[in-house]
Amino acid sequence: MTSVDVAREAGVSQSAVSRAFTRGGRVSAATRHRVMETAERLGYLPNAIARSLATQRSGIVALIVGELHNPFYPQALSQFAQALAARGKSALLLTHDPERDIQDTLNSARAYQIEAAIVFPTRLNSAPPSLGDVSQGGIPVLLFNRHLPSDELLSVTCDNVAGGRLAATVLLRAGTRRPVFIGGDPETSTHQDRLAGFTARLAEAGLTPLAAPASAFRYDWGVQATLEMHAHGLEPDAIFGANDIIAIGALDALRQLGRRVPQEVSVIGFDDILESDWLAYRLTTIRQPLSAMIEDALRVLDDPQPSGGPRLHPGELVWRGSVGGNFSGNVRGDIRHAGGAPAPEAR
Amino acid sequence: MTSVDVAREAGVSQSAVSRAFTRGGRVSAATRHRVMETAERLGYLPNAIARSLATQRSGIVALIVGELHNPFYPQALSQFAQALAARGKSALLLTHDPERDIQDTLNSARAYQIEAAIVFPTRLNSAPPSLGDVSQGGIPVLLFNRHLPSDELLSVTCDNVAGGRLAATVLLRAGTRRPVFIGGDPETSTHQDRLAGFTARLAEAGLTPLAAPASAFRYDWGVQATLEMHAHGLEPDAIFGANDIIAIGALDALRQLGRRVPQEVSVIGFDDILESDWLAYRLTTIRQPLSAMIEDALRVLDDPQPSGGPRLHPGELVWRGSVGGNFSGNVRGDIRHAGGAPAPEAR
DNA sequence: CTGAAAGCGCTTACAG
DNA sequence: CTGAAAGCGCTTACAG
Repeated sequence: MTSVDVAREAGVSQSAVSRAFTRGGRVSAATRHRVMETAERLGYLPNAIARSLATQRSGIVALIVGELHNPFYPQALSQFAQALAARGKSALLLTHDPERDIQDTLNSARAYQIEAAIVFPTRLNSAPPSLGDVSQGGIPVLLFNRHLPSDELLSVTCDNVAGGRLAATVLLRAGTRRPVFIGGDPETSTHQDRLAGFTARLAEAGLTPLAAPASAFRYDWGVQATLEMHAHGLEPDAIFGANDIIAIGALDALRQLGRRVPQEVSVIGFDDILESDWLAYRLTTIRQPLSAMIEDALRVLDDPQPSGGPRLHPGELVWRGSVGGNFSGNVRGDIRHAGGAPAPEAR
Repeated sequence: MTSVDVAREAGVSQSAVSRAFTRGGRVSAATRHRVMETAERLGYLPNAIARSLATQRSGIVALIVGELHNPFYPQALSQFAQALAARGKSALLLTHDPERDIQDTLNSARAYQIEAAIVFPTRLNSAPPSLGDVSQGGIPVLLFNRHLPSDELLSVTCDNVAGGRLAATVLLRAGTRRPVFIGGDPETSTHQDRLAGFTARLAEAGLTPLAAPASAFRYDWGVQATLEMHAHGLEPDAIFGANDIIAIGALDALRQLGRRVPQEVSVIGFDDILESDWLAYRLTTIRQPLSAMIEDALRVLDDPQPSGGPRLHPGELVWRGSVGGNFSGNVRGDIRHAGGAPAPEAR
């Protein structure tokens, strides 16, 4: 079932059919109507593959993801897919095996004449050797949520340094004297920037983090790091998890250790994933402005600019109750109270 | 940069270039080598769009998802994408807005000459009017995790009736006298089948569920249903959550109510999502055999068969500690113990 | 094994 | 506004 079939049936030329299906196509209302009607009757649908070949525009954007252990990524992925659909673009989903060269993955995307690639570097190290010349094909590649030290690639991220500072501010107001940072993958910009901001702000108050172990952005690691700290006699009065999933692991470990949150220990995370709002956690955290970040990413891709480093979006404090004290006033204007529910008594 | 450019540069015909890039293509080792070398040098990559048009096979499979509130779906999605890549296929990701007709979504997929569509019906009612004639384009459509009452579409699901029975068996062995089912979306086959199996098995033991409220497969609903039950003076001694996310909500509500798990109340779920293994929950559940289900789905798509109802895969008990008693012996041969960790004392 | 050529289903100048 | 035709970048019989 092709445009030729429809043309024959409708008694018009094949070009007319094509024009009828192209918005802005120069056809009379009459022929357009005839064409659409017979197309409907025959169940005809224009072949997007053929159109792509003819127009030299595929309308396809690649979304490249690693493992999806961190719930932050599926949420972002889903929003991206919706935003692309709203713009009439299609999303090609590729999984990136961290064992393989990311260039291979990008090549299989490039074969589909993608207009851009968005990389969710769940397990990408900060400086994969090959990513540098990835744009050789001329297609813009955008890193989402992380950036490379060299800033040679476009990237959209949360302002993680400011977010780290904010976390420190919040914990300081709660009166911390013995704060700790539980890191994620130390090779990532998210880990590094959050730690840098956190440490800098603490230093201003004359404090140094008790410890800053690092390993991976995983729940298990949050648990393990917390247990090990206590096994070594280190008892922090505040924990900043490099992301929510780590902070949640820390909360579970603290519960197992019998340490009360937030009375004895404050905990703060980063991301604001769905799970952070669960009653068992009620995690105070720095929310990444996901929608704004996605809009920005898509805007940049529409209008390819010179790289120029990561595009930063401010994080926002979500107050829930895993940190002591209270915040009836704003901290630097960017603290907001989430929901109305107080922390459960049972905590 | 096309095959013509490479051909000119390598001093061969364009056909030769094409053959060099086609496995099984009849070319001498010498020319293939020449071609590959200059292709590499020029950064040439065959155009998959053009190939699709020429071969009439796109190699694209559509993955159609709704909202991703339930972590079960991202996990499945990610595994599907990997499995497809391993078979040399590409995944087109489409989000389905439940407000819109699913036919629209399928059409935009069909335009890309997809070879098959896999629908994750996160918020699809059991009988959307339009899904019946979806295969009009001749492309197989497969429902993953749910089936329609009419069974007019291919589907791959867990054996939810047997799973529901298994849940009942487990709770009966734990000595339940006042079991409850907290349902999900009552219009879905997953809800209906799990409830049917659960009720049937309880009936054999002379029991009827105290209640079976239903609403949606959401965490919030698990919390709310549990709180409302208790507000109405209904105090179950066992809860079967229609899926893990509901069961987790129930666990959080029970903790808030001060009811001890598993001493006073047993809780069992369905799916085995990552969160179920978190220390705050340690949820005993029926695991869906995701890998086997995905393999099966792909096998069916390779070899399109007459529909013939849902293809069922047996669920498997994962024992963690949210149910009283213990299972040193097998129940019907399909109960397995998960991990080595005992339920935490603190529960 | 190799090359010339038709064809996949569209879009889009080009004439009319 | 409309149609005939070239062209998008491949694959694959068809001859040689």
